[in-house]
Amino acid sequence: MRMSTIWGPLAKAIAATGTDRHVDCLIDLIGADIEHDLVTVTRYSATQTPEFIKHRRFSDEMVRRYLDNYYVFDPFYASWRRERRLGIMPLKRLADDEAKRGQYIAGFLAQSEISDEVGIMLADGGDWCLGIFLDRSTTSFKDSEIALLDERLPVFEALHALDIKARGTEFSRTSAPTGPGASPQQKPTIPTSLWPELSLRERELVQLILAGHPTANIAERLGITVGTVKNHRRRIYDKLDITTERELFLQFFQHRADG
Amino acid sequence: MRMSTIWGPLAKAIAATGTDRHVDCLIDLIGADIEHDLVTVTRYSATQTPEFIKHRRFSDEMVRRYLDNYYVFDPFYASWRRERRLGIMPLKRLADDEAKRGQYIAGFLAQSEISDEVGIMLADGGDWCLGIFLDRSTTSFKDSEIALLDERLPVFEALHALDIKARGTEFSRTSAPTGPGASPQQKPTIPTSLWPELSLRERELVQLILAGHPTANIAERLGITVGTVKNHRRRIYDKLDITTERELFLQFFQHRADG
DNA sequence: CGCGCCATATGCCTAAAGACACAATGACCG
DNA sequence: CGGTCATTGTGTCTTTAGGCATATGGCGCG
Repeated sequence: MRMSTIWGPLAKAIAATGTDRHVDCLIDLIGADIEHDLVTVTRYSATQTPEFIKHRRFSDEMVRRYLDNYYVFDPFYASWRRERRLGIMPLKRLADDEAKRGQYIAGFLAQSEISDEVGIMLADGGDWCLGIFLDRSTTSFKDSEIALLDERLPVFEALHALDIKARGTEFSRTSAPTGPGASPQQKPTIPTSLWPELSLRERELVQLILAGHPTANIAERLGITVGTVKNHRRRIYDKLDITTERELFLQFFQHRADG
Repeated sequence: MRMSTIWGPLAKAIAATGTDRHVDCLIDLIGADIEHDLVTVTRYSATQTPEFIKHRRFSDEMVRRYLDNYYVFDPFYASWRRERRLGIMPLKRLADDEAKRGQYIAGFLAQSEISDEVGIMLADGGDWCLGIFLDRSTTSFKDSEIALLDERLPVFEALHALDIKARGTEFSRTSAPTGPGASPQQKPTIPTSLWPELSLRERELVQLILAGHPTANIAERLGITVGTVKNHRRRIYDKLDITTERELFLQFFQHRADG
């Protein structure tokens, strides 16, 4: 029987959750038996420019160029901001914005000597997204390799979720041991005092709405249908005596201003 | 490519560390692709009699008999107390004490309709050992299956270690971490510092949008057509590198939060 | 002067949000 | 036990937002 190379890194990754070795171990795990030439890790935000978390065999110069210019053309970034879709994201699946994509490939990837790229997009607490990118300089990722990543995605997600959770409890004890790979952990939690008439579930919906997620996204995230989410919105709006998402934002605003 | 059945249970097991679903998920993971007819989970101690933690497809009557009598013949228990060896432990490797083993097999296993057994012995904090046992009623475990478990053992160990750690540091969450009561800005005016790239007219539009006015309302108020307002929105979104009104609210939020 | 750039303006089409009606389940409560 | 309510679900319809093409007028600049 062929020995698998995955279990060692997996065990290490499990043990490393909540520590500052977490991201490194996660990279080791993801890339354990997927050939790759270099790795980059970035964090995306809905409202801020991307951050570079880590990189392997990638020049600081290219990091600078990405942060200065090319992030605008980054199709992974654009896709996430538009759809907020997490999971395994091969470069070739991002055929949306031809112009931007072309500029990214012809410019940034060519200068970085990258021929193919696959992103593992993970929820990163608050409204952030952690993207781990494997890159190849000559060949492309095969469908079977993408399938392998897809299959293992739940494991990656669970590991990162655990890390965020562990890190969260750590914040409450010590003061901000924010390492280079630490999650922002900014939670726009809705205080119970606000909108006491809402049920728990409805508050959960409000939370996601105020985080900027569109209906389809919320449905996917909660594992319910779009119709149900709309129904929830309806009931929430009724209770708050409003008719649009816009007014929900305004009420939240008002609340913050009044303090 | 053959789909593996291991990744789903693995993800669940990772997520369940620190919760009371941990042992169950661990069982699911260990037994995911190892055929077995029943499962028992016991905890061994150097100074106390064994405890029964869980069992699947195993009668309460047999649990009682084990705890009353047969545990003294249990070769796994005897082996652990003598050698304190952890890891994967197939029944056939326990050829030490023929007398006891014979009684265990002839008595307990026969009554339980068990023909082969393999134990996964995990460190359980302090001086304890958690034993997860897979049992077969007719066939035996093959060497290749034992090798598979051996290979994955580090993962099982890491998971259980994490569970112990999480259980140890089970603190209550902090509440209300927010500090300074920032003086609420009475005027909802958009400061020029924010979004300097917008023209005067565009800032006027943004003001109205953030005030909650729909497109038609803005058009009427400004004495222009709905289409023009939409075009303004489009241009504003382009400049701010967003695509929806939602994100405009988020950016404004962000600005206020950063202050 | 023409040329490019930008703000302003508009119509057409698609995608998404919202309004409304209806229904099944399960938990909780008097 | 029946009634209320939360939750999830479906379907159809209207309204609105967003994407795209395009047009006009002012303005600086070589």
